[in-house]
Amino acid sequence: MNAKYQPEQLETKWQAVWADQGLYRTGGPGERNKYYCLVMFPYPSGVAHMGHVRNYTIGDVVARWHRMNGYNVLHPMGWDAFGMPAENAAIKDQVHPADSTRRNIDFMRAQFKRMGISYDWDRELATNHPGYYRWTQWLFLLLYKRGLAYRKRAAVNWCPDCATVLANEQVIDGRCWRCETAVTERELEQWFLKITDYAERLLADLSLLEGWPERVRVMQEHWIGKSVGVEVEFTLAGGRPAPVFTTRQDTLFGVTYIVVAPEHPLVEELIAGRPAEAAVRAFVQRAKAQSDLFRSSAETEKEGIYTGVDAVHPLTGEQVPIWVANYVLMDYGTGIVMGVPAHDTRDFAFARKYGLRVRPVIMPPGERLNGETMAAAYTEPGVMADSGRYDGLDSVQALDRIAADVEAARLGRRKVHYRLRDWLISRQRYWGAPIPMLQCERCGWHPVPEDQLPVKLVRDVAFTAKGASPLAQSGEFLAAECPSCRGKARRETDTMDTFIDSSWYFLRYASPRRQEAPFARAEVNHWLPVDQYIGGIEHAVLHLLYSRFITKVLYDAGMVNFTEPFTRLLTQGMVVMGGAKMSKSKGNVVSPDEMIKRYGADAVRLFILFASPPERDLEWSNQGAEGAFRFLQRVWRLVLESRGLPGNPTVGPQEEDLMRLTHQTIKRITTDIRERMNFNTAIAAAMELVNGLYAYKDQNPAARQNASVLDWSLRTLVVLLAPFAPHLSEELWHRLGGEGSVHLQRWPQYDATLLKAAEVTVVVQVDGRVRDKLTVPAGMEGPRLEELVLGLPKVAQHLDGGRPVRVVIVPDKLVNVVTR
RNA sequence: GCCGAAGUGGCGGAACUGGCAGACGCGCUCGACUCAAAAUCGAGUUGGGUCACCCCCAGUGCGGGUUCAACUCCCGCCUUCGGCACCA
Repeated sequence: MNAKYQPEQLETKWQAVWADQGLYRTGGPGERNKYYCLVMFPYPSGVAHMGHVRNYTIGDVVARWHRMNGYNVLHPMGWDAFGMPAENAAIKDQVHPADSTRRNIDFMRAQFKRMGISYDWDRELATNHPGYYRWTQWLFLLLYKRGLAYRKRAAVNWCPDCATVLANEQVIDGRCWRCETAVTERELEQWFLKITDYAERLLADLSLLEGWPERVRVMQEHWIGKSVGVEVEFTLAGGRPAPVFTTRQDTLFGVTYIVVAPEHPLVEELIAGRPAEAAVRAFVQRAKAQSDLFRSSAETEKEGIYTGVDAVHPLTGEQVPIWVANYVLMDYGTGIVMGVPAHDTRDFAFARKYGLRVRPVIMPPGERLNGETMAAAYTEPGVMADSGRYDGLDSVQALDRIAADVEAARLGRRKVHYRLRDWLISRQRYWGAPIPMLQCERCGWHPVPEDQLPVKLVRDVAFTAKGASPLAQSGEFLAAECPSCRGKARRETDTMDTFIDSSWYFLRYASPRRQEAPFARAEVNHWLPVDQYIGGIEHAVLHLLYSRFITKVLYDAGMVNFTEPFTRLLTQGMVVMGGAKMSKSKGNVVSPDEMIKRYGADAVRLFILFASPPERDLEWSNQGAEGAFRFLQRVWRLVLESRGLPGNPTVGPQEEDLMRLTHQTIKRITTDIRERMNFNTAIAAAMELVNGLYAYKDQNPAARQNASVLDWSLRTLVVLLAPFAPHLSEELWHRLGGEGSVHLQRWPQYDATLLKAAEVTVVVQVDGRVRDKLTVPAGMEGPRLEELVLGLPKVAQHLDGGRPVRVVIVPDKLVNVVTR
């Protein structure tokens, strides 16, 4: 009768039943409170790894818990299916990306089903599906119409291995985010999205994201990199302006030179026909030859050369020399920087190297700096000196005054700069959504008319060449008619960065089969924003920034009524083994399929949740998984051995203890999930309840056990375990005679009045050291408790005849007798 | 260099608002059951003081401090990890 716990059989059975019943299908809008739980969708690489298991299990617990708490839950799954690996495989093995992608998706979908994740599979989507990427293209056209997509010739990041350009966010330490090849620079004409137009809002709205980890918010803040300052106009002999940008206008009087970026067009103007011409030109050539990575490293030696020309300081009228130097960036500020050696570390090093004057104008409190003898720049605030009418002013206060004066005198203007750059989205690759633009031989670039979308990928292309998209060789794809003059036109052959595909997919889930629009307005406004988003920290400034940008654009276009897509964000840690990320090269990869086969999905899920809180890295352990399996087996035996006992209706102290423990467990698991997402401690609490139940059984012969209390506690246990171990819970629920699915049960509620015992154990300390324990009725008054404690032999012993100076009492918890 | 997080038994981790440090689990040791093994069950498991017992001392990266009481708060360091890094 009490068959063995055999997870494989049991799990397969229930997965089929759930699918048949459509148990996890999303309810219609308007019925009950909505809850949108989303985990970042995967790239269909071919096989799920432990990181996926962890990710999607965490999401599943959140989704299941909310369902049981009465929410109408949207918990969808899809595939970020465009991308390089499929195309690389095509080149290597001549499998078409469409085919390998379909195969991979089928395989991984089956894996996720085996994990028992409660997805609404009816809403599945894949970004490579024409029904999806049609709307990705539509989104591009929307951006284009709103002036947010433009074509520009610029020096761009090029990955030689991927043979394509990359966005700034996709270059990590000068290397490609995907293949880690060193990125080089190329001058190309490409499509960009004007994310910089949204810099201020992307920054300001970070403060709305209280449900995001501080870490991610700070990373985005740094990435956007706002600087508030002043653009001040220095002038050349002929009156030509040379504006500089500074955030330290309080140091303007300390300027002893200005520096121009080597790429700056002004350089040529300055040196033409002058003695320094040849030398400066040689210097510029050398600087340009240095790699971007090298140039932009703080460690690179600062080098420069004097142009032989001077500029006039707008406030002092002084002549200052103009230099060219490798540390000045062309694409930030004005490409010209003022040099204040006394108050900037870089300028100081530069000035000392080339013998430029150092002129301190901000003095530390009670000190007087000397430009000749200073050993380092003084970069802190202080008192202004040698600064004309600003002398004696606090340098922080001077910032605003100088800015105002500069504006009033028309010598410059306040200015805000951001480090954020526009988003380069062209990719010279096949396996992506084609950019829906075409170029007419006569009248230039045009968007593809919306009714001609999608611009479909041509299937029959040759995957051989590197450096150009296979689409560029396809006559069938290239040929188009100009929508304006009906002349011959050529399609854009670049595809879009796949991060565009993923910058709006969370909207599509609201109405994934919609034919007429990317999403239905009512549905998208009902379901969004996502209540809980879960994913890796690696997307802190990639996907998470892009998605915020696109959401704001759609808001401005009146298509959605929210400005932020993700209310709460959980960044889960990696699954590691031996402290290192699992990877084939390290040989420490553990296959989820194998583990599920060995221990069952429930045990794997349970271990992965139990081993570590979700934000931390998790050390995989086969023995740990086995431990989880053992626990489930213990639950299995406990329930089956306890069914149908004759029972005894008496409720004595043992029954009261069991009931209290059960209520305490409900409370602990509920708050651990709801408030802290600490599933590890939630599971620990469930284990303690199981231990308590075994203790109750072992201490009472079967005939003495109270069947109804026991049954109630067991049912509660099974329901509490449902989000973590959905298959086992379902089976046991039915074996206990439960009606309907355990996953449709209302989450147990605890009775606060039953949480406390009638008696409590109070810790007794003498001078802060534990000396004894005392069991007293709960809520005992201070004086009475003090009397009891002082009467304890151990207390007397440690008092050693001395008198207590003070007695500290924490009711129901602790008494500390203080002697000094 | 700047910013952020973390440092607790052999291991993963717990201690939520300052109140019994080490919950829960893994591993290990011993025992029961067994012809034996596996499984299961029970006991123990921070270090030390001659660990039979009681008892005592020390102990949450290091050094100080506040407090009746500190893993928790404050000051100063060390280490590890992550992010940014010539942004004027």
